[in-house]
Amino acid sequence: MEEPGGSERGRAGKPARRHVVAAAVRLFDGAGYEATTMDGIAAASGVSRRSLFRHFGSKEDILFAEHDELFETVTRYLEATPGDDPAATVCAAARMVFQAYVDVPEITVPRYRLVRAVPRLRDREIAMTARYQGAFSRYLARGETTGPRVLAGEALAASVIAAHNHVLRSWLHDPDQPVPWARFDRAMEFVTRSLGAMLRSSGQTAAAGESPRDTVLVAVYPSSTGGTDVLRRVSEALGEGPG
Amino acid sequence: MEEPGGSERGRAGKPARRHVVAAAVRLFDGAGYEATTMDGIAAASGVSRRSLFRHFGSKEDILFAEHDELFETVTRYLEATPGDDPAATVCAAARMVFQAYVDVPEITVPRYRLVRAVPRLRDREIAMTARYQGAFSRYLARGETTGPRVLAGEALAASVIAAHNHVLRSWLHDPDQPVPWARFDRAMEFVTRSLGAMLRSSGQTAAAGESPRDTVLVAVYPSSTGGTDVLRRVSEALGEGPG
DNA sequence: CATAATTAGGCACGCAGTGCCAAAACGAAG
DNA sequence: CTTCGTTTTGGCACTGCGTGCCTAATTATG
Repeated sequence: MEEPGGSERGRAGKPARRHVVAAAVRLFDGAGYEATTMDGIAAASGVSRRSLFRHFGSKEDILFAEHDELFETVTRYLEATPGDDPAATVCAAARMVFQAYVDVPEITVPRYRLVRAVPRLRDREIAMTARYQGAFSRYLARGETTGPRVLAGEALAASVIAAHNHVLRSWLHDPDQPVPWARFDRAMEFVTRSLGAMLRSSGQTAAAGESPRDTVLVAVYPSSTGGTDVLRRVSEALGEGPG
Repeated sequence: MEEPGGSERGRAGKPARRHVVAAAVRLFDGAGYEATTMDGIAAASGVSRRSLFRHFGSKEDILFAEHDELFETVTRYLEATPGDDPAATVCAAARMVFQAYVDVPEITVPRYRLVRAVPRLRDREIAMTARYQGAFSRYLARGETTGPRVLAGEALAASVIAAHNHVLRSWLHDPDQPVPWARFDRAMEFVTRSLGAMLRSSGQTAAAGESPRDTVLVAVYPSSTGGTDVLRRVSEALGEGPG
């Protein structure tokens, strides 16, 4: 029964944890999530049932244990990064999450299968991504609790999460394909392009005065603005920026 | 012949359902969610424990029962609405959800308190909104399963949900205030303005050919595009549209 | 080696959720 | 009103998650 420090030596930290997670994933994958009991996981991993609950709290949490650690890493990253370019920072954070997924396909791929099959786990996964979204929103709001900037931040956070999930899902469907980093970056650029500019000056014209020269140009006008007026404003904006 | 999880049975005219929900909310509010047992709800509402599970499936589902009905209403609305202006349709659907919330504050307000206090219920609420987001994404994708339009649709759906939640939360904090319909519509306009146009022709030039005359004009170009080239393209796009 | 502190294991309990079967309400003939 | 078939409801027992409590093992410390 007792096998202390014998078989699987992962790396520094807690190898026992990983060992339990691997055993649980194997059982879930084989017999199904609902059919696998905590007693079964305890027997397969060599840990007592009581200790399982002590360390992971619940059956679901065994699957999402390292996801929690990742979330803490990301939040620490956000706290440590000054808000020079909040949109870019949030995209970088999303990139960290994406990287963490593709780094351990032996965990994330079977988990994805389970998440799609079991509604309870699906809700749990969604709740996890919602936590990221909340952290992103808070970072983008930068202390403000009201005003249009908050809305813009929440919309951008939601879009960044959506874009992340979009690319991640496509990779999870085909984990043998090369990791689509380019598609990921393009997706991030897509959402940043439209909503990121709104963050700076929320609402009317985003290009005038502070056009981002090495990324893109975004021009937004109310429909009430006449066509010639739009053309004039674009011309002005381009006149200030470089060619 | 019982249906596990199938929570819709009586369509209209089931006062017993509402009665049970009201009793449960009262108990949750008084003694806390965890401390309230199904036996207690059964005793307080006058139905047997077994029938509680039969009709609602789980303890959580008692709180979110009518939320499920609302979701079906919304999906039916989407299915019945042709995709003339998908972004506007999705915003209208979000408006239906918002309306359903503010229509029954005696349910939604105490539920909001519970959701904020109990992590389990919070996850459930998030999962509910995710279902809406999925339905919106599917509607915006219009059958396509790949390509940039899908990404744009998912980002827009996520933003619409975020905007909806943003305004809804502010009202839930102060339900005695008048319902902020204007703020809701402005929030929807905000996210539609930036991402909605992307939906039509995703990525490069959004205005050419089918400029939305009664909403907004959004023009997006890569930074590599020369300024004069941008000006020329905008001019072309405006030449086709109205002045 | 002795002792205090931390950690794991064993045990029992509460409660959500389910399957099964019996009792009751319902509805349509006769 | 009675009788039969259907549908709904209630009662009971059972599985399994999650927890509190206590004891045993392990480790740290003097």
